[in-house]
Amino acid sequence: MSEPIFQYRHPHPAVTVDCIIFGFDGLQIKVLLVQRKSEPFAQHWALPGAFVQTDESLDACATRVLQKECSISGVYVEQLYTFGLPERDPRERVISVAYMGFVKTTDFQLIAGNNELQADWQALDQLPVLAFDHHAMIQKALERLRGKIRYQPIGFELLDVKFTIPQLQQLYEAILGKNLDRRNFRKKILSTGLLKQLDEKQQNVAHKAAYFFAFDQQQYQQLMQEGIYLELL
Amino acid sequence: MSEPIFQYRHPHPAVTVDCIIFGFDGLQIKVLLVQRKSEPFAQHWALPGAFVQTDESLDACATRVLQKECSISGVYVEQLYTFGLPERDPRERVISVAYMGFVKTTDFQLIAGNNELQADWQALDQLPVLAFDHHAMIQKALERLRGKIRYQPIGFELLDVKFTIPQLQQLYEAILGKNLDRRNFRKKILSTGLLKQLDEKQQNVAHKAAYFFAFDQQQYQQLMQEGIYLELL
DNA sequence: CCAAAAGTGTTTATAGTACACCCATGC
DNA sequence: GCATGGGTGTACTATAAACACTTTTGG
Repeated sequence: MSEPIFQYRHPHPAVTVDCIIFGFDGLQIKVLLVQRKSEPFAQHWALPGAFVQTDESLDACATRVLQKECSISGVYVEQLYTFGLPERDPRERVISVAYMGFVKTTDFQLIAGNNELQADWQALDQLPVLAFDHHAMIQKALERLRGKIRYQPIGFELLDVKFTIPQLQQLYEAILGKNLDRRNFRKKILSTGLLKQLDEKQQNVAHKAAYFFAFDQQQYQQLMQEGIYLELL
Repeated sequence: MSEPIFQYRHPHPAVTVDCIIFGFDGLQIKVLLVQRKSEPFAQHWALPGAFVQTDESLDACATRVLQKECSISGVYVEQLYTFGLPERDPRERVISVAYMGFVKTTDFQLIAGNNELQADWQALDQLPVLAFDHHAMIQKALERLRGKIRYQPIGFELLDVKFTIPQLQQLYEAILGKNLDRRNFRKKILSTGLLKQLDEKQQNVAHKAAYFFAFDQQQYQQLMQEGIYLELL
């Protein structure tokens, strides 16, 4: 079987989708990376990504990439930015549409796809050298995340179904890169009405056990429908 | 001279850049449109846009489009969103990177390019039927504009070098779609320190003449360097 | 009983909101 | 002198920020 050839009357760039998926392990923010099997940048770590297929929307491509390369599915992702400098890929002109998303690292068992050596979570403050302009992509995603977390309950997507308020605060501090006042944080976050307290407490901790809370999805939907702009910090 | 052919081993989409340029005429927000000369959507109004060239960055493409199709130059534009539904162009798969920008309508004399019948400003609330998914692009740009105007001094780019505070307020009201209190608006906008009052007043108005103000570019640069997050509303 | 983190309330400062009267100008 | 829009200040309310002690738990 000979390779098919696609012809156009004008030069066409290739278009890829790359995904910046953030995860939180209770202490640090991590980002999902895959180790490349093939050139260019073989052996290098990179964001999961793939060429957009002809009949596939950009959103669908992002979903497919995560499924194929990391075995992750059912994740909400949103478009971040499109990177299109002419020299960003050594092979040919490649324009990349970056998507970002948030998950609980514990929800998925990462399985690398056929074109990847491995897939893993890596801490933001000790990233390896990355392929292409993927470092810039992560930077852009972080900026967006820091802006977003102030008015959208992203935090909840990164934490377990049940979590304590100090855990939530730790997440916010990790994202914002600064410490917050415990009392004010609790007051503010509870005032949104988006958290419901569970009867359950932490166990086996060498200090007073914290209550678990859960994110009230229903309440969130309702607030969004009413068009309320909620400030979280 | 026969047409050149470009060949690839995988299907490649075409990539375009479309520009949503907002202008303000003192009363309404307008958007810059061109009337298409050729198919598809010949005669229809559309956003200025063009195919990305091989050695051209996306930003550069946006600049080129505005120059060629409308004779506008020296405008700051920023990337908005990338539209990539498979069916958005009847010819072939076309992915479009949308850019947005803000200008004073009076700063430019619009001259349509060779592939456009005309270029003109059109009011947002009475747009014609537009080519492709350009209506959705304008909607997205408006949402972004409404968010942006709350913390970035976009208003100043849309107004003349000198403007009165009531004019500025009218602009904000046009963008946000609601009325603001005159006294509070003045207080808030002056408290940023970004406006310097000029000695000059309005002339030939049948009421008390308003003072002109100018945007203090230097002050703005300084505030941005200090990383101050300024709320404008 | 000690270390470590959870939980809780009050005070102060700052920012937002609502609101009414006088002023300058052209006709 | 009248209609039109420009300019100004104050009181009230709500939100943000600062801050210290008591409680629970495991070791």
